[in-house]
Amino acid sequence: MNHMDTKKITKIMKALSNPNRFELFMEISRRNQSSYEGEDCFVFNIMEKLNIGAPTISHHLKELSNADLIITERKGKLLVARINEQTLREFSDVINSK
Amino acid sequence: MNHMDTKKITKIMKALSNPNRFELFMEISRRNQSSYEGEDCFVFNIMEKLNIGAPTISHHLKELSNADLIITERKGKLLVARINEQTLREFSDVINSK
DNA sequence: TTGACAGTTCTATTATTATCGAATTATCAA
DNA sequence: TTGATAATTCGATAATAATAGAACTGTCAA
Repeated sequence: MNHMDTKKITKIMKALSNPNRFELFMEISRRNQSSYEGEDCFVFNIMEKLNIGAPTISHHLKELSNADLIITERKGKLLVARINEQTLREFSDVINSK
Repeated sequence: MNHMDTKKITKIMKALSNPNRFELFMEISRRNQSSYEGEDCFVFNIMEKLNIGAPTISHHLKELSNADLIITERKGKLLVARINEQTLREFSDVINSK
């Protein structure tokens, strides 16, 4: 059922081990939970918040994607990101069982 | 109550982001849970299991310690390691609340 | 079509990390 | 004491990662 192997788990850990990337993830998480209905974009908005450049944000988003922590989708000019709930659930399970 | 800031969380993530170090942590966790009563040592035993040298194990143990994930204690010639339950609890809480 | 804007890719640089071998320290037992 | 064993520290190296600037791509609106 719950089958995250070491490789998968450590990939997630690594993805969340960089402070800027973690904050990025948290920001996405926040916007997913709360009542942001028409939440679009991100890069531009979050860029100001985190004080790092667009190429770096782009890189971080890819890392989060590769770890299956988020799912991104292009909507016109903008990029929408949302949390991959299943990964997060499985990850939680692993941590909780320690 | 539960106040893990970004710095603390990402430090833990980083500590668990290396496969060998993660396995080391898991091994300690396993030995803590189960009925190993006189569990001592580690470095020497686990070294064979993980196929990495003593200096590297030592380094990894320090990283886990610095992240407050484990507590080590010298018992004579041997080093005993155990999980820091509180850190793990707080860490779980953070993950669960996402 | 062109211009503006959001985001990506490429390339390079700097910083961090994993790892090992050699030397060192600590502890115990003979 | 000395020798053996467990673990740490030191010094070096190779691999990975974070970040930025410049150039590029895709999308839309005028």
